[in-house]
Amino acid sequence: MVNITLPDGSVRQYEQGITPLDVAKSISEGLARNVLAAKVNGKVVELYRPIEQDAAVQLLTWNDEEGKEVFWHTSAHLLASAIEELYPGAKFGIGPAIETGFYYDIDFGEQTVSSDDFPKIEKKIAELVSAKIPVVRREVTKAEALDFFGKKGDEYKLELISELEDGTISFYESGKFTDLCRGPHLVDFSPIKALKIINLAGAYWRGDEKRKQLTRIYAVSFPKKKELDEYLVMLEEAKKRDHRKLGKELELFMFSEMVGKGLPIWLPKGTELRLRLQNFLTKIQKQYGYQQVITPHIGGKQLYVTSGHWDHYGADSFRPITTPEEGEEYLLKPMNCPHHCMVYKDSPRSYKELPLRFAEFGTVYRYEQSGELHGLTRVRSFTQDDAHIFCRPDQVKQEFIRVMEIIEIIFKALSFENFEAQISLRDPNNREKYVGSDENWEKAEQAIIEACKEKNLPAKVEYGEAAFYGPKLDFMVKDAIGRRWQLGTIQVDYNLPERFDLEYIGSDNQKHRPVMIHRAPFGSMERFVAVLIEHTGGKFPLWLTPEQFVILPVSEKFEDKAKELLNTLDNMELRGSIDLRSEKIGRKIRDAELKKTPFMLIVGEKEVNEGTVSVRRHGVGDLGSMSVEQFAKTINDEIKNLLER
RNA sequence: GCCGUUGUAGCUCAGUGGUAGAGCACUUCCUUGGUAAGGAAGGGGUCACGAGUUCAACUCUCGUCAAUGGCUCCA
Repeated sequence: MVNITLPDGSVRQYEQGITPLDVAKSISEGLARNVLAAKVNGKVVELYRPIEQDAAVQLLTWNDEEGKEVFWHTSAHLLASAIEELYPGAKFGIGPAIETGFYYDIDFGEQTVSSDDFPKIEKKIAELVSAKIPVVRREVTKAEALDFFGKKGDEYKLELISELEDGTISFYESGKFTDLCRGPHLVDFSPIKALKIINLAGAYWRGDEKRKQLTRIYAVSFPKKKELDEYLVMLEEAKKRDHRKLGKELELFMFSEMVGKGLPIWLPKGTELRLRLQNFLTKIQKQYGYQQVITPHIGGKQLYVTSGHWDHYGADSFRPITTPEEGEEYLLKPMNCPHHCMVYKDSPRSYKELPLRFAEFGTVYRYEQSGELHGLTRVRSFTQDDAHIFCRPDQVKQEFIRVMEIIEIIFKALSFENFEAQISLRDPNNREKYVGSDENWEKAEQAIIEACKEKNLPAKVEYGEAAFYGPKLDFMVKDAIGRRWQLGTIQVDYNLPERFDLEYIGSDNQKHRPVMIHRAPFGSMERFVAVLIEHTGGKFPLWLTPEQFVILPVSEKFEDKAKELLNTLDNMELRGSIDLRSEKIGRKIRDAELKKTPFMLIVGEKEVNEGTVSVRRHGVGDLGSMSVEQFAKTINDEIKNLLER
């Protein structure tokens, strides 16, 4: 008998050699139907792998990330099986699961594949699924493996096999298709009820542009048709929310070929919105003890040689700017931190002054590869809501907590209800590649972990993800349609204080090195606004939106009344405009709805007589008539609710 | 940067080897209308840019630029 410990801590006894599937059956029929794979003593395996010893077993379903991964990985094999039948001679690279779905890199040789072929492939896949083809694991020797793919002439698999140790190689067979694979997999293809090929793209073998380009087929699959449909609806919704499209429609920003690619231009409405965000953060930062500074957009090359950025990135940056007479060299500022180090160095610092917090909406310029540019999310000029905190090592935790509070306030004010953090720490096996003392790292890493605990922030720890100069904490938000974006960041830096020889006089009257913390709650104004556009679908929170209301006079007769009303609301610090076109009211309402203006104020005979306004809410409809004061209160209350919770 | 795709009016897009069209937007006029499109007339394009082929190029070919889907990169 073997003792199986389930995740809830309960222990069950089974015959030796029992399979996870039998365990699932013994628990409930429903579980047996839905279980995809099992985690036995921390290792994910197939449901048919016998359990020979006492073990901790977790049954994985679609609700587990690891269950999804197995599901998608098997789907990749399913896709490959279909491709092999339809395109004999196709050679296969790798086919992993990704965050949503999976892909397979395939060399089609002389054959070509286009999106027109998707239905054909999907049809073949459906046939394979209904045939309930089992996916069978077989362990093979290296010689066998090489022989098999040698005969098949698949040089990609041969290359992969040549890098594997003998004795660790396994094949998975599904019908006529055999693939080199570590697994694990579903028992057969039948749970894959819905599969959709999403797109085709070129991808270099092993990501190396010097090597052959394969055709990458991206696809997703689900256990239920309904889930696929929902996913496709989400993709449609994402398309509608695309910030590039909405940015144009709402006249927030633009690009000009003459100004240059990747150099966004903020239009008046976008600028208003951005300034409102900046003012909001500035106000909070003031409360949190930050001091604003302003530094130039260029900096002497030596500044960046000292900081180390020139060595690291200089070769792939915008070329230095030179002067005609003195032969000086300046760099377009790629980072604000060296400038802020100069601010720190401006006078001798005492431990009593620390922490010092210098904030700047600093515009930086980075040469991003042209193929990487994307809307506002990847640009060559962007403005960081940057600040650098200079503190003593023992203040790191407290400073992290304070920054986390700022980030929390901001996310809440913008209705990002779902956010989590990633803690990036050193690679424990590779400590020599980091700068700074072991002791300081240890302290800072602990400080970050404890800060997250104290703030009750769900955080995932990633080892080896830290920058060479210090550990960091990144914030991820989940937007309204479930996509994850990385936004704010807090990073410890042991490198720059060293390089710029920053110091303070401690209570012991000795010189000490301060710790520097970089932080940007928004990340960059460009990227943040892009995410905000996609999160809200262009329906910005009331406090932020460029236009809170539009006044719609029923006819020209009420123009004066409308102007008077605008003036009143203007004095109440509400913002909006009047639609003075000689259009019917229905038309004006339609246009205002399409522009996503939050409130429409209809002014006609009735309102003039009663001294009220008739209020209509975007996406909701007629709210009836009320006094101007009441309307102002409605707006202000809503703003207050969002900003002051 | 590399590979693929795309580039026609402010926007969304149709179209052809014989020098261009729709809807929306815009302008003017008519209409003064009560909760998602009132009517009429009009203006607007070197068909991304540059070469080549051709009697003739917006259309075919090549190059450049930009956008876009990926790959690589991201202080």
